[in-house]
Amino acid sequence: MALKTAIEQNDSPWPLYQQVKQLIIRRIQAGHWQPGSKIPTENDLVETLGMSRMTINRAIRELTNDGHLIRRRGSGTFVAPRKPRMGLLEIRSIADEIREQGGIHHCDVHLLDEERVNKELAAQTGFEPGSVIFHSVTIHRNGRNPIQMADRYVNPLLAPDYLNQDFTKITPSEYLLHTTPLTEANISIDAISPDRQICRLLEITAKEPCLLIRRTTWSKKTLATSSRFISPSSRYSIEGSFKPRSTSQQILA
Amino acid sequence: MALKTAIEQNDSPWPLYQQVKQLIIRRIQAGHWQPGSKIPTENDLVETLGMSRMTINRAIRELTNDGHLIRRRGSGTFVAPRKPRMGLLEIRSIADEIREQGGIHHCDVHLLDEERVNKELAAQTGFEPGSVIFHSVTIHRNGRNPIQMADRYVNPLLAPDYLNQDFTKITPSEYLLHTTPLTEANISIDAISPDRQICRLLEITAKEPCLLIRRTTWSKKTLATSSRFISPSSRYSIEGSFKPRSTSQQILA
DNA sequence: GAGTGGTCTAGACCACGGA
DNA sequence: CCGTGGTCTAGACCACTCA
Repeated sequence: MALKTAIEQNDSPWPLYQQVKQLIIRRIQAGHWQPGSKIPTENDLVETLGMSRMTINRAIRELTNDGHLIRRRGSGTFVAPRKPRMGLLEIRSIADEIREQGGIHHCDVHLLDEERVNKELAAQTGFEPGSVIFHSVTIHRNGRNPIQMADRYVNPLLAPDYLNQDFTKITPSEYLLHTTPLTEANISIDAISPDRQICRLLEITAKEPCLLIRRTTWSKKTLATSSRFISPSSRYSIEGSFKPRSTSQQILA
Repeated sequence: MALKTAIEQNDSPWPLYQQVKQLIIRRIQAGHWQPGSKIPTENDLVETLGMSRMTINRAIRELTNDGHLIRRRGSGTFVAPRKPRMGLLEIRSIADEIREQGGIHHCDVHLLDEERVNKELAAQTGFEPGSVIFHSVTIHRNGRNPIQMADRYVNPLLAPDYLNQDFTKITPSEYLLHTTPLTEANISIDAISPDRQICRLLEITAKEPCLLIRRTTWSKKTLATSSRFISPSSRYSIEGSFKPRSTSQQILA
C-alpha cells in the first residue's frame, strides 16, 4: 500500500511519529484526504504502517493540537475544515493568500542559481563563507500586480533539487515545505523605503513604504534558508488571529 | 511525600498526565521549583507518584512544548528561566523589551479620557455606536527617544478603573493584563508613512517609514480593546523566534 | 559508565458514538 | 453491540551529557 511504502525504508533521521505526521500532512496537502473527510482509524494505521498504536496516536494527537485534524471519540478522525490557526510567526504562503482572496497567483523567477558565499553574504545569512548555496529571486503577482519580492538563500544539502524546480508552478515555500521539515524559525519585520531595484521589480515609487520580512529557518540545527521578503504596504499586510492554546499563555492588549 | 499526596486520592475527573502537569505548574508558581533549577527526573517521578514513565513523560513533554520547562537529554529537566516563549501574535510588552536591552522606559500620557463612539469610530474599532469607551494615547520612550505611540480604545466594562491608572508607572498593557484575562486577539501589521501628528509625537520626519500594528482583543467574545501602535522603523522592529509546539506545525521557508 | 531524556512496543481498560 | 478515540502500563533500546 502506498501509505506504507512511504516509510518502510527507514533511513530517516526523524522519529517514527514525526514521519507519520509528515505523511498525513502530505496526504492532506496533496488533496488525497479532503477537508471534512474521515481519515483511517488508529488501528488501520497501526496495521498499514506496522507500528505501535501509541506511536500512531502521538502523531495524530499532535496534528490535532496543531489544528490539522479533528477527532471525535467513537466516531473517527477528520481533516479539519479550514487551515490551522497560526501563530503569527508562521506566516501564510502568499500564494494561498492571493488565491483565497479570489486573486490569480503568478510567480516570476528573476534569478535561480548557485552562488559562492563571500564574507558579506555570510554575515547576512549565517551560511559558511566559501560554501556554495542556492539563490533565488522571485516575484509573486496577483494578476499583473506585483505583491512581493522573495529573495532566498537555500542550503543545498537540504534541498539538493532546488535549482531544477519550476517555481512558476510550485512556489519555493511550497517546495521547501515538502522537502525538509523545518524545526525552527527566526523572523523580523521592518518598515522600509524601497531602493531603486525594489521599486523597479515591484513597480512602485520610492515614496511607498514597504514591509520587509526576514526569515531564517533551521532543520534540526542546520541552517536551511535565509530569506528576505519585501512587499509594498498598499498591496500586502500581515494579519493573524490568535487563541491561547493550552492553559496559560498571556495576550497583551 | 508531598508530591504524592497531591494525587494519590484519585477522584479527579482529569487524566493522570493532566494532574501531573498541574502539580508541576503549581510547584513552579508556588516558587518551590525556581526558574533555572532542576526538577526531579522522570524516573524520580515515576517512583514518587507511582505511575508509568510514559505518563510522566507526556506531562513533562507538554509542559516543555508550552515553554514552562526546558529539557536537556543526558542532563535533566529545568524550569524555564522566563515567561514562556510566545508565538509572535502575543507581542512583547514594549516596556519589557526596552528594559531588557538595557534602556530606560518612560511612558508619556498624551490623552486619557472617555469618549462617545460615533459611526466612524465604530467602523474602525468595532465598538457599539453611541456607547462610551475609554481612550488613551501614550508615547513609550527609551530615555529621551520616542519608540512607539500607542492609541487605545478600551471597553469600560472590562476595565472600569482604566482612567484612574498612572500609566507613567504601569503601562496600559501591563494594567490590562492583570485586569482581564484575554482569550482572543486579532492583529495586523503594515508599513506606513507617518502623518504630521505622528511625526510630531515621535520626533521623526515624514520620510521615515513606520510600522503600524493594529491589535484587537476579546475576553470571552466581548470586545476588550482596539489599539493602534506606531513605531519608527529605525527604532523598533518586530522580532521573534519560533519552535513548533508539538513539533510539527508547518514553518514556511 | 551511570544517569538522563527521546522514543517505541504490545498489550490493556475505559468512555463514547452510532447502528 | 462494536468500533472509535483517550489513556495507561511495564517493559525496552538508543543518544546524549557529565563526572
